[in-house]
Amino acid sequence: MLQLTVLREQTDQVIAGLNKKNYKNAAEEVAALLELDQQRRQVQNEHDELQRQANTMAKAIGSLMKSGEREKAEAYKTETAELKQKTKALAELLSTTEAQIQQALYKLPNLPHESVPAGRTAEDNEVVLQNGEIPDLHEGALPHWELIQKYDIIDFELGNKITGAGFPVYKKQGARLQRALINFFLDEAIAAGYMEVQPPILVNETSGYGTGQLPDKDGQMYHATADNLYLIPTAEVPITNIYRDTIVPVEQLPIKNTGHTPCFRREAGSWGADVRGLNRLHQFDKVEIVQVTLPEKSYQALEEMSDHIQGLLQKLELPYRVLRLCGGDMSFTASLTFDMEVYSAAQGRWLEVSSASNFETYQANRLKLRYKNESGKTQLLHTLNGSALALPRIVAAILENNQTLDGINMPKVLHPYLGFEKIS
RNA sequence: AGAGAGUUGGCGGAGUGGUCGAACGCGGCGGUCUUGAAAACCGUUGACUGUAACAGGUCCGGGGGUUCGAAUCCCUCACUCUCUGCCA
Repeated sequence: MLQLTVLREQTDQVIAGLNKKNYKNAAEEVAALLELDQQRRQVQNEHDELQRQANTMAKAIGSLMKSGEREKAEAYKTETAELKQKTKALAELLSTTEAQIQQALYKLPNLPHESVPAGRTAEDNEVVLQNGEIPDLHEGALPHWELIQKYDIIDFELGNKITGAGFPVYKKQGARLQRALINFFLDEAIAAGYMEVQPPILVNETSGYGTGQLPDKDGQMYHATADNLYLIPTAEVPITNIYRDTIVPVEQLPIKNTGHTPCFRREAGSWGADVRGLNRLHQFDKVEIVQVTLPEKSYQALEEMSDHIQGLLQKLELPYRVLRLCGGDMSFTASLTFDMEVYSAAQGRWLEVSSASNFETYQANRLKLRYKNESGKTQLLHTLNGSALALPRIVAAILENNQTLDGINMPKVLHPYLGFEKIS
């Protein structure tokens, strides 16, 4: 959530930023918000003044009672009654105004970093770099959804039976490959200085608001209504919420955590022709990296995360490219996002396998995640996260790109994790 | 799930209607002393809001109520602990 002081002091930049992010009616909404803010502060001043009067009278009554001046005390009491009425009315106005401000603030997305290119859709994203060789597949090469049937390693029909579409069952070398990738990703993250955590995969409403999935993406999460808990769409939610409501000692920064979790996404309305096989699932596994840093260090941290993710792709020998997302394609909460895409050779498509973002203070403001600067003032920290990596599309690319007529070669780094070198 | 107890500042722990933002201890910070350090002693030490800066206001698990006045009384929700039950 944006900070009101920023709206107040840098109104024009805020509006320009919202526009860049393709937010409609930015100027009007910001003006309305500032109006409400003005109103709130005025009401609060009036309310506080009455409260002050009531407080002094209550104290006066107390000492009158002690010194035995009953009648005088009674007279004061009738006076306070009126004061109370007024205070109550103002308090109600104050809280409704505050609620309005809160709601309006929740609706505003984060502001984009200055390096974010203008644009509306994925077409406008900027390709930062491309790396790795695009393989030449043999005649009759298969897309991964046929390969998994041929080698019987992932079964969508079974998943349909047990749960429904988008919940595949991984089998044999397919299951083994999943486990190998998870371990490989975690080991690499740990080697890069991240601490491994295993968080809950159901979270409460407060956590959903903390990282910004609520209220924006309400319909995208599975909701266990009996207990009002949400299945996480990404480990970002529980891992970042570890630090909700904390003032972190500076010497503990930067915080670097990693974790593997299943992720659940309803993907309401986003199913179409391009989502066959592993391209889009309701449940998938992902290793996430999360950082909490000082404001002045966060972009350096984002670079570091991007390098880490690229390192994984290089070790897996996958051709990939890095995109700098344009304003219109970035997520609600991000200031700057790099997407990593791998080339899935049989489909002939780039598939998004990672997204690394700096949220600056947007999440920290909701989370109340802060530190004390040199002068002892509490200030918001910056939060970042990235997938390192999401499994299904990595699996799709590995299968498609490395297929031969008599099996699928596994990347060398995975051999020790897999216990085999080829799916056959 | 049933019965009981509890939830206070970074931590421990007082406080059952009036000047309590909260005793005391520990920890942290600053200082005295010391060649330096420890010990000892002195001082200081929460968050939010608000203001140009003061002032002022709010916060003792969350929400609501009683009262001139609530950390203290009442209601409600959440969580924690102990015992019983169930269970990977």
